[in-house]
Amino acid sequence: MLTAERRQLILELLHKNKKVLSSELSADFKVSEDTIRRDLRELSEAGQLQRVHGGALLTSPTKASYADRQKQAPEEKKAIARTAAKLVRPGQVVILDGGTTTLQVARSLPLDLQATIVTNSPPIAMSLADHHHIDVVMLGGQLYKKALVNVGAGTVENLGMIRADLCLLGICSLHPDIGISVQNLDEAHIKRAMISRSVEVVGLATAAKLDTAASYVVGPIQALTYLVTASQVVPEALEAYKNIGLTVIRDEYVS
Amino acid sequence: MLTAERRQLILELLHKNKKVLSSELSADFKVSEDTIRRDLRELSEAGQLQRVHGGALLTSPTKASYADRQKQAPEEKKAIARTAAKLVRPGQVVILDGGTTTLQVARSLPLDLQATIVTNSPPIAMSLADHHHIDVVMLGGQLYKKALVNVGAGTVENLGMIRADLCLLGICSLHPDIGISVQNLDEAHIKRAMISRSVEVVGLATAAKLDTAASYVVGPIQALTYLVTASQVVPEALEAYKNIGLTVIRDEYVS
DNA sequence: TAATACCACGCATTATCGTGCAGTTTTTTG
DNA sequence: CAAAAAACTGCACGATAATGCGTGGTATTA
Repeated sequence: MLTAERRQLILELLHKNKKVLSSELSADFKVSEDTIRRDLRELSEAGQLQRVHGGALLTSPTKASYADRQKQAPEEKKAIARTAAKLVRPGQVVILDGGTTTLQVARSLPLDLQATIVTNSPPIAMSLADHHHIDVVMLGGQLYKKALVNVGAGTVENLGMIRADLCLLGICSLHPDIGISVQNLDEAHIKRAMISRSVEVVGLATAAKLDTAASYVVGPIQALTYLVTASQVVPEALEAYKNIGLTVIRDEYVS
Repeated sequence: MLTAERRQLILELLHKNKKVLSSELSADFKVSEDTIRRDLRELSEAGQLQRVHGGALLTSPTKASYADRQKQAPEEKKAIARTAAKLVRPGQVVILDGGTTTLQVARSLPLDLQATIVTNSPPIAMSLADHHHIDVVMLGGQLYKKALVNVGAGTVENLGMIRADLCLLGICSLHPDIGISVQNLDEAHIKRAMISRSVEVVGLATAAKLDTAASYVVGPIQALTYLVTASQVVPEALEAYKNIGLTVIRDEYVS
C-alpha cells in the first residue's frame, strides 16, 4: 500500500463516517499509529481535515482556523479587550477592526453603553446585536474569508463617510522601526483607512505580536495614540515603543 | 466518542433546545459531569455559549430569537431552500436576501459551486465562508438587529453598483392583490432595490406567508419571476398566484 | 437557616501525541 | 546502472490532553 493511497483512503473513510480514529486507522491499515498521526498531520496541513485529540473530524477549515485563533492566548486577549473596552466613552463613534481580539472587545462592552460601532467584521457586528443601545454600522465589501472581514475598494470608500472618535485596531505585527504591518495587502489598506478616519487610534497587541513584522506596512508606530498590551509582556519589551513616544497601557492580567 | 465531537453535539443540542443541562448531558454522553462542565467552560471561553448554574444557554437573546425563527417549520424551510439552491447556475452573480430561509439556501449551496453571492446579511456571509469557490460580497449599512441584516441608504446605494443574474428573496407576506410586503420600511427599501438590480427574482415563501400582508409594500407579485414553496402548500392556495402569471415551483417535500 | 444541588480545584490515571533516531524503501541524479 | 538523496516507517521516551474522583466551596430553594 502506497502512502498516498492510504491517505486517499483515510479521506474517503472520513467523508463516509464524518470522523476517523487514529487507533482504528492504525488497525485497518496495519501500520503504526505514528504513521497515521503523520498522515493526519499532513492532511490537516493541506486543509483536508481537522485534527482532534484521538483522530480527525470533517469540518470547515475556515471556522476551525477562526476557532483555533480564538484559542491562542484567550486569557491574554480577554484581558486586553477588557482594558480596551474601558477606553470607549458613551456617545462616541468607534471603528472596530476585525480580529479575535477585537471580537473580545465587542463582547466586553457594557450592555448599557450608548455608542456607534463601525466595523468591517460580520462576527463583531453580530455579537453586538444584543447591545440595544449600540448602533452598528457595517462596512461592506468583499469578504476575506480567512479573517472574516470585509475588504476592498468599496470598504475604503465607505470609510470615507466616517469621522470616528476612536479606532480600536487589532495588531498582527508591531516593530519599533517598521511600524504596523499585516500579511494581506487588502487588510493593510483597510487598517490604514481606519486610522485616517479616527481622531484617536488604539492598537491591541498580544505579547507574541511585539517586535515582529509582516509583508505589508500599514503605517508607523506614531499612527497609534495608545498601545494596549497584557501585563504578561515584560516591561523591557515595551521600552523601545515608549521611547518613540507611544503611550502604553498594560492591563491587570497576571499569568 | 471524541471530545471535539461531543462538544459539537452539545452545541447542536443547544441550538435546538436553546438550553442544555449538565446533568442531562452527562447522562446522554455517559461521561461525568466534570467532563461536561469542562466542555461548557471551553465552549464558553470560545464565546459559543453562555454558562449558567445547572447548564448553559445560547450566548445572546438575539441568537435565541433567531433560533426561534429557525425552529418555525425548519423542514419546510430546508425543503424550499434546497429547491431554490438548485436555481443557482455556476458563474452567476446572485443576490441573497436576509432571513432564516435564505440562510438555509446558503447552507444548501454545493461546496464546489463557483458563483458570486451578494448579501446584506452577516450570518449568511459567514456561513458562506466555507464555500471556497464562492465570492462573497457584503452590502454594508446599519445593522437591523431584529433580522440581522444591513439596511439604510448606504445599502441601497451599494446595490446600485450590482447587476445580478438572480435574486433570492425571503418573503414575509405575499398576497395576490397587495403583492410582497414586509413589516419594516427599511427592509422594504432593500428588497425593492434588490429586485430592481436582478434579471430574475425568486421568492421563497413558506405556507404561512401566503395570502398575508404587512404594512410596507415592496412591489407587486409580477416583480417575481418564480415563487418557490414547499409541497405541503395545498395546490388550491397557489391558483390565485398562477392566474396572475407567476411560475410556482413546488418542491419534493412531503410533510 | 438548613438542605440540596451545583461548582471549582487539585490529583492520579490513562490514552494520545510529538520528536528524535535508525532502518528501510523509493526516487532522483550522474 | 549505481550512488546519493529523499521519503517512509516503527520504536522509544518524555510531554500533553482527557477523564473521573475527592474535597471543599458556592448558589439555590424551602
